[in-house]
Amino acid sequence: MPANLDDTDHRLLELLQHDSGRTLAALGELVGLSPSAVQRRIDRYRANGLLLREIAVLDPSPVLLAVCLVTLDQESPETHTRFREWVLAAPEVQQFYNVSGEHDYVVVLATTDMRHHRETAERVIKNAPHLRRYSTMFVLDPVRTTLTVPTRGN
Amino acid sequence: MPANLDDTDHRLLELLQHDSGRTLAALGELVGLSPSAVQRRIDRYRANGLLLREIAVLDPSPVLLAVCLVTLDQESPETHTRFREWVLAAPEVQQFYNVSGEHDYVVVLATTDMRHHRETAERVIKNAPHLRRYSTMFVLDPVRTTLTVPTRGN
DNA sequence: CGCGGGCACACAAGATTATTGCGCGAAAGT
DNA sequence: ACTTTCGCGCAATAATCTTGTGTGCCCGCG
Repeated sequence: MPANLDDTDHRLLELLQHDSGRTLAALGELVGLSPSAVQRRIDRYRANGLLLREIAVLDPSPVLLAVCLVTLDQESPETHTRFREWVLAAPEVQQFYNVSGEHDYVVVLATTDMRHHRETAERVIKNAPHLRRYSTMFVLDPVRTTLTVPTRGN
Repeated sequence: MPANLDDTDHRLLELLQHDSGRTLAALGELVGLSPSAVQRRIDRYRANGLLLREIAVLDPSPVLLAVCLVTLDQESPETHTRFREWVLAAPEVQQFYNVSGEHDYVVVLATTDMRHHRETAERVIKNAPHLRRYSTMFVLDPVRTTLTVPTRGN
């Protein structure tokens, strides 16, 4: 997170994280800059690696999401590397976090139905190298699904 | 998920979920359509509720993500409604899922550092109505963070 | 079977937006 | 003080989006 973001930067990043489809002119109206100044700031966010990409968000409600808590059978860089490569090869892996605590990873699988989930969970997780155990929580309702992060720090 | 998506729709939605910054002409090149045909399809996805919005994705690595597993003290529509409203009021709540199994909710908090996390977790979760217990897993490495969903179903 | 309607397409024209260069002022550095 | 750097708005140009039109294809109906 670059240390030199001013208040306008924070507001722009907030707006962009919620809706990146606005025109530069509309954004400029909201933060008090001209369209070209807005664009230059956005270019800077991209150039310094802060803004990674823009994505279209589809309605998650027809999809079967499953949050899987995964524990590996041993702790070493090699086991983690192999496990990650295995899991990352699957496009159904929507999210994948290495976490602290009694589990090693949280994996969110996005599939079209229960049959697809079972096939996916077996291929991606159950058959993964170095798996010790895993548990699955099915998402009954995706109440909020965003990727927003705070930009204001110390 | 609309039942009448053809192969070109699936490919477009896949491309858009990964990168919504391409021009209509670039997308059309990739799927074999003119720019205006691409646009009409995208308009249809928006009109039928499949495409919700476009967002900018920031680099999550400077941020402290915490995956919280939450269990409520009783099971009723009222407790769930009150809990949800409480949690949804917090902008630090990046993701919020109602799940099956021994926990009721998975909540992903996005904060700038540990102090911010502690303050947030106390306000948003510990002080939430109807909380029975919760546990937290800190994200050591956000290996993959997307919101992509599959569009091909039965 | 032919016909009409609906649908999706490409193309083209016009509208809108993005991009870029320029001059200016403010802030920082010497 | 002067110089340099940086970010700005403005304006011109280029690129992209939007929309209307004509065409072809498909389907259902008489």
